Amino acid sequence: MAQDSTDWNTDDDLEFEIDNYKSSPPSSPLAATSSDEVFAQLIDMGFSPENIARAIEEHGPNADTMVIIDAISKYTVNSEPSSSKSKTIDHFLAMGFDEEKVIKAIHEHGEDNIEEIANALISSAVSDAAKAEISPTIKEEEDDIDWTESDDEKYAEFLSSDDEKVSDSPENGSKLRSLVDMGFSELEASLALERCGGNVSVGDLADFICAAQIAREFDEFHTEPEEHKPRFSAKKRRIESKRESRPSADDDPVRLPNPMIGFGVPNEPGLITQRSLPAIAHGPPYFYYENVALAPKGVWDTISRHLYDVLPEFVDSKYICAAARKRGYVHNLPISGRYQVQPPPKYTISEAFPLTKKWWPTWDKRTKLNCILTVNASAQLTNRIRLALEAHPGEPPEGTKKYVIDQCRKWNLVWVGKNKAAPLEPDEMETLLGFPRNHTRGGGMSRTERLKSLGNSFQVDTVAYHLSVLKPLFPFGINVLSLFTGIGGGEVALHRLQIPMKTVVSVEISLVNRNILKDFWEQTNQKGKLIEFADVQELSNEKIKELMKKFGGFDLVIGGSPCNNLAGGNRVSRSGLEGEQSCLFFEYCRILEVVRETTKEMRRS
DNA sequence: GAGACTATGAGTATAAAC
DNA sequence: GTTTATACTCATAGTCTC
Repeated sequence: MAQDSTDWNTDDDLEFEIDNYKSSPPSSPLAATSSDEVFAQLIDMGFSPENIARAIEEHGPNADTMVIIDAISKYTVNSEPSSSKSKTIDHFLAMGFDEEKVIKAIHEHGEDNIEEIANALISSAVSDAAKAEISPTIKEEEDDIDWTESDDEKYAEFLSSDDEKVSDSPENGSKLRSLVDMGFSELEASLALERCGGNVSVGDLADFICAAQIAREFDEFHTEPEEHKPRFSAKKRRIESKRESRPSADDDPVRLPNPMIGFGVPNEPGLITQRSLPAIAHGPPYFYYENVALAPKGVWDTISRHLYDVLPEFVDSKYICAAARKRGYVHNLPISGRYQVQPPPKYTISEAFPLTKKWWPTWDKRTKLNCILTVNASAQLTNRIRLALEAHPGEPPEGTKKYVIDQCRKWNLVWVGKNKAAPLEPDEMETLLGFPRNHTRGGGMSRTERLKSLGNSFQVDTVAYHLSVLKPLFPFGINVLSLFTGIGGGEVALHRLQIPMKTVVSVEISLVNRNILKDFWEQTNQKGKLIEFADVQELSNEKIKELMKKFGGFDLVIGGSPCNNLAGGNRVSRSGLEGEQSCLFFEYCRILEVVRETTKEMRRS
């Protein structure tokens, strides 16, 4: 997928070089003679001075350079996501591949050739499984193999036939043999050939089979528990919600976790890979709903109840990037096999904005920014801060420090000069939120509108981490229904994950936001189709069914409904889910229910 | 009229103190 | 266990300038 027009600013080449050193230690050219030289060499290689100093301190100034590198690699893997280890290696390690094989594959195919590396690793993993006599299990399953992945719905019928489909052409015969040699069963290989056609590479075919195998692991997801009919119609839900806006005393109210890391975040302990999902919540489609974590009491109970009793996953993005963003996510996605999108975000303020380091007062201990909101501090406030500090040429008294720090925290200010605290610029917000630079710039968007749209958007790295499990499930693309799209955080996340978007039906009320998504679609050379609606209420039940029949259904329904009446910053109309804007949550429920029902109808017919 | 600028707490959770 | 202190929050509305 083309990504040329986005500015991810990666330095993978340098980091791969580091790992080449690591993987070929015997003839290492790094026979430095002094710790200063070692230090300089390592700096040149891109390691951070802090990590180098730490490693030298731990292992002594005369330690072998490779020992130092190994130590630094351990720091970066175990702690911060701004790893100086190869991001490609991290990427595949996070997917669960063996490090040795990852390094070997990178050597063989070159670090830039992600697809070939993935193919090699998948082939190797399947081959290993076959050697470990896992293949007989596959063989046993062949008779009633059930690839019920929505993208592969047609397979079920095909698979249920008794005939083995083997292509006649010599080229296909060769591909089939290759796949069998890689450890796939003959039936799986021939099915893949049949489905993908003869013009697809062996690697892609292997990818396809693996995706279907993974889909089978989530077979439960695709069961249709007939006994679990929706408890309410969409209309009835809203009435019900008024009656049950607060949980009863017997209910266990939804609580925020501490630390707020959901089922786990990259580079932090506490990862959970299993959860029990209510049977009624099983899809297809997958759904992903987002809103502010700190909503009025009872709101998340109501949201959860209306989204099939799925408990929210609360995540504060400060565990993933340099800015806090406490959000709840209700979804029915698998949670095993998540990985962090590359390149990872900067983890601290100083890493995200190195130029601020020069001016950062020692008494300002912040390493993370607070939540990015929709408005900025006034010039008068930053002037008051400047005057307060200039009144004390040396270190300011405690009272002044407290005033300044309080204001910096409240308005998310960073230090851009002597005594100069300043609010974030829109492009800095884009960086923090995981969007490409200038994503919201131009196209008729005023600065005020940029701030508002960015303040309302997803933190892309967080969402991408959750959506990463879809990558192996939809190797040939995904159909997305994107509600309350905003500036396209979900779409950017899928793009950064390199999950092809076959179709995106987007609903967004703001014209400038719709234009931003359209521009993003064109600039990233998306091959799929983008269809934009302005209002969720335009999306009638009939229209949804028509779209689904046209595009073969939706694989993912994603969106975060308006938070205006839920957000803590609203001093005027924080009226909960019944508020003028936030009540659109029930439109999300309506649309999701129609998609689910129509999906079932389509699968039956 | 559009956009920029500004002032405007309360609700919630958590940590600290008792 | 209870009370108190502290921290944080996808915002709204009025006013001004152009």
